[in-house]
Amino acid sequence: MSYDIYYDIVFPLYLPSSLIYGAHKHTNFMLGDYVQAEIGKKRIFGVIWGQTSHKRLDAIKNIHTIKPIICKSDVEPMSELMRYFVDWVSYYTLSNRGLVLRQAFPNKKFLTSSQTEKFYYLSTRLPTQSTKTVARVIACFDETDMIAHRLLVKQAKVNSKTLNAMCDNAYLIPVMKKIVKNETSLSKKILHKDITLLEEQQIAAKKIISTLHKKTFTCFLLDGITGSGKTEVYMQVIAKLLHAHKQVLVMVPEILLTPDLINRFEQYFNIKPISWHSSLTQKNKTDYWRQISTGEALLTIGTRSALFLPYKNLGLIVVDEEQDSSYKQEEIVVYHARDIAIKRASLQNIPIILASATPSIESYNNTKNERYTHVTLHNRYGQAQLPQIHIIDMNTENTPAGSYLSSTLKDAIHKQKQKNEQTLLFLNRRGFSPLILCTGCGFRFLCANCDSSLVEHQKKSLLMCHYCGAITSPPPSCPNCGHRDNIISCGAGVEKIAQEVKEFFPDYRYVIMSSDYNENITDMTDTINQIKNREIDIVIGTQLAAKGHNFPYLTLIGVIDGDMGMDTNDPRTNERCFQMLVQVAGRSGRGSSMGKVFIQSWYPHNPIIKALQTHDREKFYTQELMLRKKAQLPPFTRIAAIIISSPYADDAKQYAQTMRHRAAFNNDITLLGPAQAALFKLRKRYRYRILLRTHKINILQPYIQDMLNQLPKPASHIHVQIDIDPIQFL
DNA sequence: CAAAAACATCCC
DNA sequence: GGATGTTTTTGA
Repeated sequence: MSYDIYYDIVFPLYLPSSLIYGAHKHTNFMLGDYVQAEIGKKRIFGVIWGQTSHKRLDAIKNIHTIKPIICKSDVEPMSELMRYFVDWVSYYTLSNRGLVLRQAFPNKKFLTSSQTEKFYYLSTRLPTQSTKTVARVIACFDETDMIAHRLLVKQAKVNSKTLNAMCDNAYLIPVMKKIVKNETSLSKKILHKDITLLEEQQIAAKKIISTLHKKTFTCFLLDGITGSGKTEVYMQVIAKLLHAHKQVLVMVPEILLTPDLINRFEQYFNIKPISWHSSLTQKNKTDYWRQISTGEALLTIGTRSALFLPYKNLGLIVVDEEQDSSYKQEEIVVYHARDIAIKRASLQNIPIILASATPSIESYNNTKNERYTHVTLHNRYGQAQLPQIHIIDMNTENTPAGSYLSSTLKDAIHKQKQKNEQTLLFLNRRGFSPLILCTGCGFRFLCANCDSSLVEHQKKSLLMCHYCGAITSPPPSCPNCGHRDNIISCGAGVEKIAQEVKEFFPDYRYVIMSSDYNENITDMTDTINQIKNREIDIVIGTQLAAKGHNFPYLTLIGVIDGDMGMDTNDPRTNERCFQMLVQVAGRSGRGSSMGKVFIQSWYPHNPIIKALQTHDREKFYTQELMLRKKAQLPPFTRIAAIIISSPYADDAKQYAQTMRHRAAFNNDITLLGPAQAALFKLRKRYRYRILLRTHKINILQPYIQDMLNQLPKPASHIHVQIDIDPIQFL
């Protein structure tokens, strides 16, 4: 078969390149069209990326093997901007373009479902008397003469039954129409309530709003201490955009943290934002995708996957808690959502706001070198004051062996209860205990797939690996020596703390806040409400409890292990530890009474702990930046990690060494390694890491690409993964 | 020794 | 991603 025209089609699959398909003259396919074509024996949707070049066509050995494009979906084609964005992400992260496209691909139902929708006109024949419901429907036609079914249901708060009945009575006239773009009737409803802002908040909001008319890319770092009302500031900015019918994307690190935020938006703007995350049902995804691509949905709150949605009319991106490491995607396409969001904003020529109480060192530095506009808030909102921070020196405390609550902390908890106020005990470790061993023979319970010890979980009564998720039931006796009575648990997780709380404060009401106890949004909302309604005295929580919540009666924080994570020599852990502690401390004293934070530490003179105590954030950042500069680490250099993994340690090592030896010499790039990765064995694979470091901004990707092209293809059990700007340096 | 499972390869 | 061909494992 021969064709008039040939197209390169990219499929949302791991394929080495685009594939060529043919079409005839009269079929007018366009670039960006979602088309179906046969690949092997399956029909799959892909995107027309471009016309096939003559050069590429000539190189095809047997042109007769080229198959036709079967059909195209009648949805709006993928925009040039989105295609460029996919290309760029693929270039930047050095990952397969098909896999990147998959992140930005709608589901099949969306592509095949009819793109028409039911609309209603208001008839001239109206009921003489109408019920309240019917009156609400009629009122919706005051300013427009045609309304979409879904919109009318929402706007008049009626169900389909009522509308059907009104059609039967000929009060409404239904028509099927192609879905309209640029839906404007919804935006009429947007109101924003007046909230009183501090002068400093007003100034901050004005500073950002004043740049909006320029319609250019600007990156703001909205940097305000915990409780200073950053959310209110960016809500002011969002209000401006919504009134202009522009779409806004608010990115959050984890969807479990959003119920509160969604409520606030709902109350403030009177519209329900779309909450986008990867565990939505297919139906929701289809619906939301359409609303976002038509511009009907104005406000989206979402996790990193929301970055790849086809907003019709995007006007602003907000990245809340920009320092949060959940923004880093470590699988398939390795990327940092904050950085990709900045690129998207710059492509769309719109502003982006990074918000944080504890900015990442990178972002902070970018305000110093004036790449970002720094917008700061120094005061806490309302009567709230910064909490007092007490360091509990565990060396001098008389805490019984096997106990994790010092008597100072226990006293404080007791006083809280007397005042009828709440306590948060923070320990960033899930489960009961992180290490189980047999004192008889010294055997440690390790994960079969990873170099990690199994964590005991009481709730599900099993042992779990926190790296690969493998679970086993706790054996009744030691698998090594067979003795039953020598198995002990070492160290504490939140469940262990709960046990201690039960023992010392038997009549206190407590709740555990961790991903094992709050598996979905409903659970999480329940927990949050229980705390807000003061049905709880003590919250025992992991980082899930440390982020973003606003509990006015929670005035005491006990940090169980203030030294956690500080003993490694990766320079990034300093930053993360500091940020985590500031975040936790910020939970306290958000109401009218003064908050207190107790940090249990074995190293009370550690500079991080000191900086925290004196609320001296600048000092911490200045020190960190100096250290980074000295060690030639980001943000003063750029690094990339290449991870070579295989089920056979020797093969991985050998290939990594070959890679290192064959790497071209480049004056501007320093290569380090290969060395064993921090977790050498992960998911049954042994991993080696090569680090690349440079002072130049744009040379890493082409260098690595070139290096990979030069190398012989590895045996297929050897995987090579690239991590640009890795979170872990060493 | 054959069936089952794991692995590898290709797709235009 | 999945269909198909190829190699390895497994168990009577």
